[in-house]
Amino acid sequence: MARKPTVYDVAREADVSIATVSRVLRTPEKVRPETRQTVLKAINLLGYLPSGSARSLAARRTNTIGLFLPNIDQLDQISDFELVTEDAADIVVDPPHAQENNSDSLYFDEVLRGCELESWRQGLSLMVSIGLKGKDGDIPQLINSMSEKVDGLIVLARSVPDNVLAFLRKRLPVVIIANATISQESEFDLVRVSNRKGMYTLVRHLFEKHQVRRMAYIAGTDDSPDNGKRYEGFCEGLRSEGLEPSASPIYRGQFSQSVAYQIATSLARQGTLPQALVCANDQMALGVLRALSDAGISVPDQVIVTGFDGIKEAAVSQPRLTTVRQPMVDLGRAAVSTLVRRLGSPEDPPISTELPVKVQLRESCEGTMI
Amino acid sequence: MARKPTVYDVAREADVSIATVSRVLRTPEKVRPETRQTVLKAINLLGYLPSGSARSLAARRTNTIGLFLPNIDQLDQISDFELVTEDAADIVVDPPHAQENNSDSLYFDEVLRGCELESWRQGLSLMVSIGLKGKDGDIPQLINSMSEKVDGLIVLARSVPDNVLAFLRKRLPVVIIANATISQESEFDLVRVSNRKGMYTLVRHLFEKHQVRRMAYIAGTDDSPDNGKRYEGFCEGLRSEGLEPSASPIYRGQFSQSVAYQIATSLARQGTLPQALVCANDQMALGVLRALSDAGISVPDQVIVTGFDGIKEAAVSQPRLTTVRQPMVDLGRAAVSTLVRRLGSPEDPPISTELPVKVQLRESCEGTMI
DNA sequence: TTGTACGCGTTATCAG
DNA sequence: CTGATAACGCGTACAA
Repeated sequence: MARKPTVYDVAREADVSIATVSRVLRTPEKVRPETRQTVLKAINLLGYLPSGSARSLAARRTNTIGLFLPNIDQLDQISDFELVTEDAADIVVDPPHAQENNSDSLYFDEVLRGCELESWRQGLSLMVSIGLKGKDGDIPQLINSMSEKVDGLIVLARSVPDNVLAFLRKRLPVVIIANATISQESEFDLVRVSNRKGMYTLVRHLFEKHQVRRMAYIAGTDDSPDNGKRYEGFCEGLRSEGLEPSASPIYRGQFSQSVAYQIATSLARQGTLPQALVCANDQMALGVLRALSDAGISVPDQVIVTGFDGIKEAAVSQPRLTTVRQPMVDLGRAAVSTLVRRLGSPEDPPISTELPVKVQLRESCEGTMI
Repeated sequence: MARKPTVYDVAREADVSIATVSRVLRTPEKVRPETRQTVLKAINLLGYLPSGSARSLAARRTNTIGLFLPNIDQLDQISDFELVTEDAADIVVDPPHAQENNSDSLYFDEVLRGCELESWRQGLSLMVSIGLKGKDGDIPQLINSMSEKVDGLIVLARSVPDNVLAFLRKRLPVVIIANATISQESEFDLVRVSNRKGMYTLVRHLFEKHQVRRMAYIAGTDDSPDNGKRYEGFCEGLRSEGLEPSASPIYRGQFSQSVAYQIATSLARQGTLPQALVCANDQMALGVLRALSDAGISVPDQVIVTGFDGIKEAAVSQPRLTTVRQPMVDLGRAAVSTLVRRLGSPEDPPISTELPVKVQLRESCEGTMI
């Protein structure tokens, strides 16, 4: 690996000026085909690759956008990592305790894919950074090290403290994915999904196709806008049927599979199960399914269970889970798309986009579907 | 968003030279605490953020590494994306057809996490790019646009054509994750897992704890080094028990869930099931589980089924799947770690690392586990 | 069409 | 400890 060749090397090799080399790369049509060939030949010969840094510096843009994802449980225990070769294969017994794996992680993966896909289509590079749990102090630093290198930033809701966001917003375009707190509502470009409408539609379905009258809501955490919007949709659905929302019990599931498990278990023991358990996310719905299965209660024959999000586990559970699927990939794509537009016209008013969801009917609601 | 402040602005504000400003950021200990404070104050006042491009250019390093992931099915249909707000929630019926979802995608996600985690620990930024299926022509371009901006590259095996790899290798350090073809064996830094040892250990377990004598192997695609190594381990296991590998049937499952389903189905119909079906990956094992379930055959009472990889679905199947778990996160971490070392000493001989796997015993092999 | 020369915002080397 | 100043590699008006 000798010293990397630069424009100068190519220019010398092709016996032209560096300006011409640059033109061949950026505006080939402005160069006589002949000389263009000569230059291209030299480029190939030397294995020349332009320097992104120099390019960005001169062009005043990096053609890179940053994606900032929030904490992920798995990365919590950041043990030191030793690079050791160890040809081994231990045997471990993996007891069937439903480990609480963060539903978010799957969610983020798809968003990432969407960002990557759309970035590619737009000819942009994508830089990714993940916040670390319990390491809030490092987030500003993380964000900064990324901000230096990108033209704009996409952050998932609540992955970054408000004050940091406010700071960033002054320096470069920021697009927020998912729900925003009210304070951000009018200042940032936003991309989100129809949480309210999704839950509403699901509840309407329960009324219309399954004649459910008594349903309970298993809620997420109180501080979650998602949770709030979904509950709104739930209430709206009830009212549309002439039911009083306050008459339907709410259980605080904290978005947690195990908490939901406990809730469903005690409901089953007390014999106070409603006709349908509407959960604010899939993880909790899965916990409920497991609890009911353990309690010997049949879903959906005795109780209907529904989730929200459309994570993969929900498609392979027993029974498979009826849920409201978020268009996660599209969230990513929309975010990039929004960012690109923003980069094109920095002074336009904030762009807010709401993506449609899909109510996916499966056995936990419909029963046998052949 | 006014013009971004530069070192000059900060220098003027703090009434020092740009050199001092730079020092405050890079080598604070070399600046008198007093002036340091002044400079920091100015930085905060102006909301100064150094330019990554300029930094990289001057320092001759980007402090960024690139991760290149292979095709992902989901991103195949790259439809145009319109940024439209649509407050909608369609209802769709999702029939229980086991959709063939690429197992790789989950695999990659974890590798990505590992890379991200270790990059963070090493103070590096991570740039991600995903190759697109059927778009091989674009890969060189993709790779190039990334190579310009990174100090080194991590690529997943077979995500990039050999000739492109060879080209890149001349320009910057490249670490390959997972198995490599023989031609790459000695030229690149490699990180992989103990495929052979893992399968061997699993087979030994079947002998020792379950007295299995007749087992069949459901193989992946022939061109996969992973598949090859795993089969080696399988054979080695048989021989260690005095069994002749050629006496154990091999079925060509192509790493495909549906193909494996068909295989298991016909074995069940013919009544030619062995005592254990050892699958080269989890996807196939899941297909087998489904087939046996449909055929009314009990696992593991009548047949033991095992997989390989440790994907998430394997932990929630009915019964849960005994498998050999690859340390995917660690693969990513090891790759970054290797790359960092390589960046430190470009001329050292290739580094090859083999990570240990874990045989995870679950119900598809052990039966009820309390 | 092609070349010259300056600027992009840092880092790093040397004097002071 | 601090301040000039020369790289760093490329884009781009401006000239030729």
